[in-house]
Amino acid sequence: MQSVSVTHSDAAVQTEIYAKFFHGLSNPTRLRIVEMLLDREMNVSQLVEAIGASQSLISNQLACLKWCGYVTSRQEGKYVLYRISDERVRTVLQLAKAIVADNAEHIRCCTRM
Amino acid sequence: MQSVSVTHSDAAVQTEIYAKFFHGLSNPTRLRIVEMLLDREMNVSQLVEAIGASQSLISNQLACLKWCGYVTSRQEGKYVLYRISDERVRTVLQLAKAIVADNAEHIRCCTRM
DNA sequence: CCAATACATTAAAATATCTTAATTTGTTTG
DNA sequence: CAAACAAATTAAGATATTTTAATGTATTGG
Repeated sequence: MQSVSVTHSDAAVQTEIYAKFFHGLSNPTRLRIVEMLLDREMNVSQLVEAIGASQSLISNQLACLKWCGYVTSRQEGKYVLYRISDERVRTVLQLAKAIVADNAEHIRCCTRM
Repeated sequence: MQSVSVTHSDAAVQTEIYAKFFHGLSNPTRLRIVEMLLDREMNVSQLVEAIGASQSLISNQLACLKWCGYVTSRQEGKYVLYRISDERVRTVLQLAKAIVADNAEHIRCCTRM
């Protein structure tokens, strides 16, 4: 959890929200879920199967993504189907991939933090 | 640090790299630095002043951003000037802001993780 | 050259996230 | 309705990140 600090400029507050937005995509499991859901609507079991992680982990990360507004869900019989709630996320991903492609050497990230 | 796991599909490996890309923008201090540098080249002292964080923190996060390829630096006299190394980062930020704007209610992020 | 300024590095403490394991809730099928 | 299946929740342990504080290195002005 993020701590709440007292004296923050508007810009800083805005930046914190954007940072949280990016945080949503900064975890491999979550990003993998988002990628899969960009292809098609899927239920939890399908995601568990496709990603090869525990049901618990997938459900937890789905809850996170849902809370953050990346995905929405609807119950269909005994399944819960998830899908991406904002198509523009696809564009963000495409752009990120383009940037990473041109910086392949570099982006592997910090040895220090 | 991220742990290295042994059995990972190509897709999973790619996803990890993209996750790292987003991780770069997922910290308020780092994102603030990136935003400032999108405006203009700045030295460390200027960033410290503008952001209102310790010199140590700014330097540490700059090292992170540099390692990840977000920024480059050049020495000029006793100052070290930093700038954004890939202009497309600006587009990523703009897109993120547009998405967040339309999901203002939602994106405040996980109470749970 | 030395003092001052600018920045980098390091390690460790404080915090946050990630993952798992166990359990619970909800839904359907026999 | 009971068993089976699907998913959510919770708390706690394992890890990772963030930040600070102290110290080191580089550059320049006097």
